[in-house]
Amino acid sequence: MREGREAVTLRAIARNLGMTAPALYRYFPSREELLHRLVEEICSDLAEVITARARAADTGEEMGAVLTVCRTFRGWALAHPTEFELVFASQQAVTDAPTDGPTSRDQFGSIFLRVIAGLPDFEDEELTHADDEAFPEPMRDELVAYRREMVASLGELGVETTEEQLTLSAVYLILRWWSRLYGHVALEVFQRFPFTVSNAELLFESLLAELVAEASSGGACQARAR
Amino acid sequence: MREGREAVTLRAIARNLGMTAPALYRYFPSREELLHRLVEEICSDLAEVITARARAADTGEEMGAVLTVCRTFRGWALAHPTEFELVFASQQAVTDAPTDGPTSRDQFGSIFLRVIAGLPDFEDEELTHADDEAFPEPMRDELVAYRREMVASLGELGVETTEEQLTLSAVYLILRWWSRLYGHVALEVFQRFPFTVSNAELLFESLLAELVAEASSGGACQARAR
DNA sequence: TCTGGGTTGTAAACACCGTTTACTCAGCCG
DNA sequence: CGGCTGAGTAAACGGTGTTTACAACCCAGA
Repeated sequence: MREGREAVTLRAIARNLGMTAPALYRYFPSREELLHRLVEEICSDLAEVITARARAADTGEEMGAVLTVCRTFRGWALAHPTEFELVFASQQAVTDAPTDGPTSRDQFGSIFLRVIAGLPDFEDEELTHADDEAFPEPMRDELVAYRREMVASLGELGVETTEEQLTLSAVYLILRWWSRLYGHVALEVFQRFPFTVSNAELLFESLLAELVAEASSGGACQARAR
Repeated sequence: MREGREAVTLRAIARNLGMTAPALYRYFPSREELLHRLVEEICSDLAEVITARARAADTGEEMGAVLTVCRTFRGWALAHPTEFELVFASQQAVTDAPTDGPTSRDQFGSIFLRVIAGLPDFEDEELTHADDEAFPEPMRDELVAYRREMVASLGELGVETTEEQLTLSAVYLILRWWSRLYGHVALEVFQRFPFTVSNAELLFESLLAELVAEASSGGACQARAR
């Protein structure tokens, strides 16, 4: 991976293992499947790094752990651009292969969920304004489905939650949070900002400040208005 | 490209041209350079499509053209995922090769700039609140640099602008706009949302509504506060 | 009209790639 | 000891990017 995506080759992998390429077919049916497993492994490692860092840097301040998660994610992406591209920015069939494990789909953006779920801050968010009906009809249905899915995912991870505890605004907030975090980090990794950004960390911290402000003031109002 | 990124092969290209692969080396020094040119061409086509659609759908309403730009960008990305991945989500050396033309760097995110610049709405934005000094010091310096760059880019495209006409808030707004648009579209193309999104268009329209609301109410306040 | 040089393409070859097939060989169980 | 199984290999096939040598064409100049 250090030599780029194209260098991830069956023969190269086998070479590093002291074997020949065909031997790998004893363990993986094809290169594609091997890459799939690699992605899963990278995801697990990433999730582990993030949770560890978040737990370590938990100073008790509001949103502190979540901010650490975001910063760690950015740092990891910048340090491992090839891995980031492979895991988060490539179109590969997300074909829930019958791997009969913790499924293969929840490996991607749900790292975010998984990590956030394990944070103490998560319980403290008193966003239970019960303003769920403020969302327009179709959007509400969509968010309700997300909430159900999220509660289920959290259940699998050992975090017991009921749908009553989770506001639709909170679900929507998490979604926007991930979308913006991802957008900034990807733009930075791929250097696709419209300007020559000299201090990207400044922009990133500004983004985090926005997100915190919106979280504490229920910033989904714009969406609810429409 | 219709058969995926891996299918973009020198021999395949030559085959479609009725030639053999080595003949391509009369026109491109390497495959990498050919792909680079391809990216530029895709960008040009995309910019052309977007500007045409935006001009056609210009109903005069505020932000209408900008919204059309965003929707067209999303539609294009969903219809051409391979192209999107190649152009906007791959780490290739953005090595300003001496192509002595309109440069190679301004091909990426600046499509956004280029398109926005050609829109009538652009001039109408009376965001000149002259509250530039509301940004904290380092951020302001960064934004000033962006503004300078943006004015220069617009000048190359025939749009005469002075730095006085452009608020730092407006520059920052454009940056956030692009970041969020990109984030959502990439997540949708790569199916990396944390939930199984059944109606992505709903989410997208919600995003646009947020952006419009923030644009008309100077929504950069959170960033300026920190 | 002949000649030479530059342009444009091809064929052959090289090393590398994913993948398949046939084969070897160590280990193990009865 | 005999046979079976699992793990690894060598060889091969077609495909890839790239280089080299070579052929064919166009076109200016004598």
